[in-house]
Amino acid sequence: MVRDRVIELVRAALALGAAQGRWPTAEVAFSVEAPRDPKHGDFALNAAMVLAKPAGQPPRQVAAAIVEAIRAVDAAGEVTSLEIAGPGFINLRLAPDLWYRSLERAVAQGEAYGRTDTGHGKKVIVEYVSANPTGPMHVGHGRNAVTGDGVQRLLRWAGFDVTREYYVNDYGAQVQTLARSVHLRYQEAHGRTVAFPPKAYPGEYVREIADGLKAEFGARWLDAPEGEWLALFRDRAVQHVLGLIRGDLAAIDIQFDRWSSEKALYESGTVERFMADLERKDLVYVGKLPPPKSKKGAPAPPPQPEEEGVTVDDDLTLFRSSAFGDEVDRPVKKSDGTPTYFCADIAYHWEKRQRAELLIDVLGADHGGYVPRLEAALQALGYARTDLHVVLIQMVNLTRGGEAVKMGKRAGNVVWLREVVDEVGRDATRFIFFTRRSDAPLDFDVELLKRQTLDNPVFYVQYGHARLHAIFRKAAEGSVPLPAFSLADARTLTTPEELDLIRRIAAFPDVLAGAALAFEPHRVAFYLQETIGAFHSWYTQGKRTGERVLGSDPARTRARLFLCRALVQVLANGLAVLGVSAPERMESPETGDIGAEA
RNA sequence: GCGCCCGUAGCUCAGCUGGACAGAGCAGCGGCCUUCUAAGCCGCUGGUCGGGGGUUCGAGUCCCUCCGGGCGCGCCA
Repeated sequence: MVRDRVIELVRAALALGAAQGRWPTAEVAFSVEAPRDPKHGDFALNAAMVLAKPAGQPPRQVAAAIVEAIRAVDAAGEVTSLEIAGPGFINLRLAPDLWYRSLERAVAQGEAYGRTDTGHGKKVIVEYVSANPTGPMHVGHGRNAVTGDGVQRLLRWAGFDVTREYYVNDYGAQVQTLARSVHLRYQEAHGRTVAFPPKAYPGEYVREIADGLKAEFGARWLDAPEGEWLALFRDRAVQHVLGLIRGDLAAIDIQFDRWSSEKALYESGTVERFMADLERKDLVYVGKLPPPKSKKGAPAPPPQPEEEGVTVDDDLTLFRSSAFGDEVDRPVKKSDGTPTYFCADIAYHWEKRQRAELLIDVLGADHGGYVPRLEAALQALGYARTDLHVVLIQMVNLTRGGEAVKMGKRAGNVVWLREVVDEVGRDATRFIFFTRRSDAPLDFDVELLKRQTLDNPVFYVQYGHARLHAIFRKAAEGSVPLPAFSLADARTLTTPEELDLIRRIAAFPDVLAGAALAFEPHRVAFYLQETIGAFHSWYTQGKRTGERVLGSDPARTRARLFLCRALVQVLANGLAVLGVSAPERMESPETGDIGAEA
């Protein structure tokens, strides 16, 4: 907010200079950022370095002219000092009152503080989770879900018009495998002994579905040909599993606006219409897939397609994705004429793009190779490559006290998301996923997250929030009212720690907007940890110096309390962006109660 | 063999879309509780940003190339 004001001033100054013929254009990409070293002022401006070349003058000379122009434009005297430093930075300091007023703004805007119009209401669909409905969610799905939810919340805070969407793969081979697994359990439920092939889904939930079908239909499908029961079993299984997934999502506070079904894409004719569109645009052709590139001795992948009747050399329908940046053309119809998964998926993106201007896909890193063909598809359809942004989610290494928990897809040793949430709680589960960039692998240590010590970042942050409320409670005990904003009071906040906190509070909307534009919710978590660290530091220093929040000087007491009000708002809102609760009190794990230690 | 992601302190990681001397948390050492939560704070120790080139006024950040990890790689989803 304060920064926005600076940007306005700089824009005006650059326009003035351009009008005066000092440089050819005012349309340059300059940056205004808070320098790491507070000695360098409130903000550092790089415009002189950027303009040096177009202006044909050395940076420091341009800087001098920019300084002059800023002074000319700054009628109100909001900029109190301008210094040219280093290679041509302009360091500027602002009137302290501007900073103090940002506290007022934070409190006045309350739960809305941090919201911006960065997105200008742009319609965006965030697709995340989209786990195949073949079983409950595991921890990896959890990371995808939480990250996607963080991105989605961020975009809302930044003024985008967001639809949260889950793509249900309820059509292909995997759900058929699930249906067959259910049928095997169904046979077991009738007392038969069946061989359970390694491809089948072994989970306990499969048995539950089978039991349900037995209760409803008895032995009716026991010896019926597969064609008679497959669709029914599939649909029942998918419905059941989706129920499980909804429950898993609810446990980590995630909801969706829309569940898009792959099956429905076929049934509604969308895939057909899409294929027709592709043919009209000459984006598909019938041909053979080139053999995979593999050099001498390289382990050529064994011939995969074991689908009945499909041989490697048959003709099939290919999409001209290689004309749009993909390595090779990708099949959209198999040689038996049925559409591929890719076909339905680009049809889905095609359809989504018509509902929104920007598409976000949150995908597992193992789908990284899939991204180029999706981008190619969108481009082929006449959209910009940037209309789709893919957030890749790396692996989660589940550990317990530092020791890896083995998770095989086959054996029954999958650790479900729900088990982990039950053990460590919703807040810790969510927060830990924001402590790492999404494209870096993450260790999820169950023991650590349970421990409730400062190893566990979520407690550090929540503790800070609770501590602020403890101050408010203390104030209430002493009948000290929570103060309204007073500039005169605020001006008593002058220590480096206090000014640092004010700057952080003022930067909060910028942090959210920046994180939203980068689709990186982890930045919010890091911001919160740093800001709370700054608060703890200030707080503890006050204990040492005797200058505590509630002190003897009424004006300073009011000012500090107001600072705390702004701070608590930022923390609460930041936690809300991450979907983590902001408790007003926390009990000590050792004493079980506050202040019970002697 | 090809493609994508990653390589920053002993460990785990940030680094704000290229900025000014590279940061934090753990771990190690040493300090701080009569008074609003010590689940906290302060200090010290710790780095050729994997190596080498290049672009730029300026590179951890962009390009090329090696090295070392992860993931993926013919009509599976």
